[in-house]
Amino acid sequence: MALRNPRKTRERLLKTAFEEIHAHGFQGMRVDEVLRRSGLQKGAFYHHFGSKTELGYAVLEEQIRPLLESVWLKPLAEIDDPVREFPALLDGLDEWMPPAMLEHGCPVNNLAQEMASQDEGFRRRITQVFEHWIDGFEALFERGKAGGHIRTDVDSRAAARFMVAAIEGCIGLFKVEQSRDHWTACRSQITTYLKTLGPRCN
Amino acid sequence: MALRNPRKTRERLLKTAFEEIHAHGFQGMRVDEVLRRSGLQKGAFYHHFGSKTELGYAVLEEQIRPLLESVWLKPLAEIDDPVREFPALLDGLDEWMPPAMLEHGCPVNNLAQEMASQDEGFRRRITQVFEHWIDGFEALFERGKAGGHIRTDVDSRAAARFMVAAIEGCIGLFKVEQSRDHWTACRSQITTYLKTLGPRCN
DNA sequence: CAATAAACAGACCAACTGGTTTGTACGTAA
DNA sequence: TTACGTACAAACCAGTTGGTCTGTTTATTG
Repeated sequence: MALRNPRKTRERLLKTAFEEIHAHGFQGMRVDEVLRRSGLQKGAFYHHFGSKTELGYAVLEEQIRPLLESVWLKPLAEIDDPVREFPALLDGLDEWMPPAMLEHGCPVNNLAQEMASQDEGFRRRITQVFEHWIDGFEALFERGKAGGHIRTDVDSRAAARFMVAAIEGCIGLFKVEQSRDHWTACRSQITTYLKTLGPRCN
Repeated sequence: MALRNPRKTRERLLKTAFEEIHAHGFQGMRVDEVLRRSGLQKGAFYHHFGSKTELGYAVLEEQIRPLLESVWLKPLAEIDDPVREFPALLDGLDEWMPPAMLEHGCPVNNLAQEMASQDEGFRRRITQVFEHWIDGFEALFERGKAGGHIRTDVDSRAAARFMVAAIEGCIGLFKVEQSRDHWTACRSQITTYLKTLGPRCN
């Protein structure tokens, strides 16, 4: 490694901070611990970030957001019939999940529930991330309508928002119960809800 | 107030601690601030509680659990046809909500998402609380089956677990977005899901 | 090559935090 | 009324935490 590489240094701080925030929450994350794990000093940290809070914002924008993109939005963009294809998407996601996710849950939701009412800067940024996620589902449902897989009288936005809520709710329960079976049972109800949006029912 | 009233002193500590935990999370709650707001000293605190963590356990058992009981379980026990009566129950709940709940969300879920992976003692206790909540929904669905309002092939436990997950998910989103409209839209999808359990839909 | 800015190292600090200790006043049973 | 455990008050403490400051080395530009 080159002795000076500001981009990599910054990236290393961000990655380590992401892991620490995911593991202990933003308030529980310690700057010193991030530094220790990164093998860096205070000087490096406060050269790249103005404060702990600004680091938090950067982690959300530059680590969590891209993760959401690759884990959820890209796969969502690749399917057309949610009722039929989404369950399989969930299955695929399931196996890929690293242990940290199983133990600590969804990084977006963790930050959201911890910081939304603590810091307006966080709240605004997290809202944007959620809205972006909802956009993905909404686009999928609109595509589904065009393809005849979703009833045209469905409120795509409301359904999309509920999908995100339901997913976060299920993950949140799993984080507490740590039970594969409960997770599977709870998750399958999302599919049950999805069928509601299809042409058959009602 | 009598100069010595251990029961009330303990209760005051618990109530203030509950508010502080609800507002700032367990890790964000400061013992000194609870003491300041209670008008008490360290001596009082560590006479009634062995540690900050034990206070947290006590808040969960003696404040949050009873709150869940009165806000959710009692109302649930009083209805028989979930598909028809649950939406009205939600409406009633909606108006009653104090500002702190709107701002900080569900105390159970907050503690859950923050502490489940941090402290095994918390995780176990929170699991019990969630399980108790799920029991309430399960009993309701079983009653619904008996009354012909819920299909008998429905997995009551899975549906009950999903109800809790969906509710927490919706509340979690509301906490971030702080939008009445989004909340209403998201919440109405719970009703959509509930209809799935009724006799009509397949 | 000189000058200047960027990219750090590392010592330092004030404020805070959970917890301890010691002392004391109150309530109550004998 | 006396004796003793309970219920606190209040000073104190050691460790931690985010953040600052000064200095030094590396890259870049004129």
